[in-house]
Amino acid sequence: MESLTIGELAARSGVAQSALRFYEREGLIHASRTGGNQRRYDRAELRRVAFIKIAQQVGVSLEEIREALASLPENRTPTKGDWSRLSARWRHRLEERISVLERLRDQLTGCIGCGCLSLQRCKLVNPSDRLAGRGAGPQMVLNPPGE
Amino acid sequence: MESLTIGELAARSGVAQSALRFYEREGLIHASRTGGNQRRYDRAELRRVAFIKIAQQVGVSLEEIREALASLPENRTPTKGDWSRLSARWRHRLEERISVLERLRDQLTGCIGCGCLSLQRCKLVNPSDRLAGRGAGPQMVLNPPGE
DNA sequence: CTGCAAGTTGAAGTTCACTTCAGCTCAAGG
DNA sequence: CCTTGAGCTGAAGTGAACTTCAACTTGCAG
Repeated sequence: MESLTIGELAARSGVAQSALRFYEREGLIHASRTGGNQRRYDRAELRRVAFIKIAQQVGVSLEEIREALASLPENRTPTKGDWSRLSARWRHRLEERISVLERLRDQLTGCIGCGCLSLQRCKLVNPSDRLAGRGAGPQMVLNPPGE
Repeated sequence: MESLTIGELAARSGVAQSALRFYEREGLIHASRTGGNQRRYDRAELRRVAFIKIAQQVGVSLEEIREALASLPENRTPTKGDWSRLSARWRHRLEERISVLERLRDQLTGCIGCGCLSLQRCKLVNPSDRLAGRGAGPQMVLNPPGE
């Protein structure tokens, strides 16, 4: 079994066929075609799909995932190194996200309980990209003073 | 300054006015009205908005947030205890989410590099709710064997 | 009292990530 | 051959979470 049908890839990856077709339209994955126009996936596509799912967990948009995947070599099957490089790109992001949630966990109850959730002192929430400089919203958890 | 205008609440919470109106329509927050039909927010609403933002960070949908907030007492300003109870409800969820991301962080590079991302052995991704029983997709990170 | 920033509404529009549908064609077992 | 399940396409639909718009009203500083 050299290549996979869309049904097989869907089953093995846990991603719906419709989503796989969607990903293909969006340039995230690739498929060759049989004489009868059916998709056949190289086993390497499994890794792409897995990467997509992982990146989504980390909170990366399909657009960014597409860009990242586009940086993989087209002419050969990606190597360990290629994947490592790619995953490294989001490691920082993942770590940031984790520490946000950890601060949230550590402070949530106390913070809400004590009323500092009034957002002046505690500054809990804010999307991390629009933090810098802007004073609005709760930021202590997402953007703690000690960093 | 007893109550806040929508502009003030938006500025202090970091949530757009349009989103605040949207939240009100959805029953997430409440406002009283001036004679001229303008919204006035009790300071306690700041805490509600903060709670909403926090819950969103944890990955809770507005629908669920609405349900949680609905369990707060209507007849009085919520106390520490009320908020603690509410936040406790999502603590487990938050912890689950954190451990998913930590496993992701710990295994991502190696896992992708070594090729076990082929999803058979490593089982990386899957939404945690449809994990049980279903064999499809990568699950080791989201649903590690040692638990 | 006036001017203008701030607020109001309902309806429609937007983005993301898919899913569903209708109407086909393809492939493989009996 | 024939049936049946798997696959194909483009277009439209979905749901979450908002945003934008147009047309209008309020509230306060000067």
